[in-house]
Amino acid sequence: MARTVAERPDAVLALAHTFRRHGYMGASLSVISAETGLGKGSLYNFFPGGKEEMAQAVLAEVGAWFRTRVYEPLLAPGDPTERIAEMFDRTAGYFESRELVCLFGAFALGQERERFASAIREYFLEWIAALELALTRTGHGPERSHQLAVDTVAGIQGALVISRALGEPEALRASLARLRARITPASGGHDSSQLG
Amino acid sequence: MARTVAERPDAVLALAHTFRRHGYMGASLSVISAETGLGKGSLYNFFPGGKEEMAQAVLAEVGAWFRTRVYEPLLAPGDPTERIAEMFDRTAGYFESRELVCLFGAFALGQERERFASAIREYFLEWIAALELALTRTGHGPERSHQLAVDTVAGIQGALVISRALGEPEALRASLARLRARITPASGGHDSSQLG
DNA sequence: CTTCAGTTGTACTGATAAGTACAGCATAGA
DNA sequence: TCTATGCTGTACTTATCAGTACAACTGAAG
Repeated sequence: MARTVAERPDAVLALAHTFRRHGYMGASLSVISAETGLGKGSLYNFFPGGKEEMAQAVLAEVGAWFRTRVYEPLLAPGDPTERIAEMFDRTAGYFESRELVCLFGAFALGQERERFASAIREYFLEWIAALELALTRTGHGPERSHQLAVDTVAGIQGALVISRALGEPEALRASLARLRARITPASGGHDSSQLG
Repeated sequence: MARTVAERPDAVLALAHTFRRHGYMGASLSVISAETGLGKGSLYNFFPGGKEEMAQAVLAEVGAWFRTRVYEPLLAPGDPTERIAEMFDRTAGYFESRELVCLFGAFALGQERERFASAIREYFLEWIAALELALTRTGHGPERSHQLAVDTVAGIQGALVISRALGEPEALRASLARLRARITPASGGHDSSQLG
């Protein structure tokens, strides 16, 4: 029903791409219009709140993606170590196919932080909470699980920073592999005393 | 000599503050002028290349600060474990007193990345190289030292992202403490098999 | 006290920003 | 086929953008 010419969900996907490429401030309405193929009329029809509502819609869409594709599978029944491995695979795949940009991370470091504070905060809290729960199921104690979850999510964000800073997209997957080995030592069969 | 009214180095320090608060794109010339107390005349007198030259000057100043205060001390004679501890202390102090913003990290995630690519790349490569060398002196093998250096610098950047995202400035120091404990296990007397 | 290089504020330019208004168009349901 | 709803492009407003031009001013050296 109501498929006239374009629909809001399609617009959100196109907007996500544009915000990733240009950031919030760099994505002017003319850039958005050109890259999404939507005129100003369509954009303000879908998003009466203007650019801010467009970005909020994108953040909501990305948040939902992670919730259903990463956080919930993390808590699914089965071997928690495998669930965690899955998390890393999906995370790597997501960012590799999206220009190595995490909009929440980029917004957190930029001026968008205040404007989108609650969405940003919720995204990371959800991720940390889900990973923390999975870690307790691997045998880690509650406090240690929390620390490992925070450090791992931070490590992923840091890996994105370094990959982009060095211009080495392949560095992301290597970093994620080491983060994974750290928190699921049973599967790898090594410990931190390994030198060299 | 030539102390008339203001000097370029003072301007660079003020500019650093403004770029940290507003980012590169958010720091319009009117904002810069208001926050630095310098008129457009002064700004374009000191930085004929405009805003880009202002930012390059700030990045150079920050890069020099880290080189003399962090990278070089890291390679100074003495217990490398203590040198590494010093690196974490100075790093924490730096970002805590500067709104939890690493301009290089923020620029790496934003649209400034291409414009300032070489400065960004050099900053992180220097840091990684210096830490890597210090780690080999603590007994880590060459490959392991490199990985640990990359992961630690990434971890610091990720800790900044998370601290800002959650609005918890104190989380930075806690994260840095754990990063430090990871790469200097001898001083802490524990290993990664510690659970709970 | 004069001189002059260096510093400063003001006024301007053309371009572009976000957002509004609205007439016209496409299409689904009747 | 008719019509109502929602989609779309164009033209517009007001504000701000980066950058330029330049006259006035400052203070150190002579």
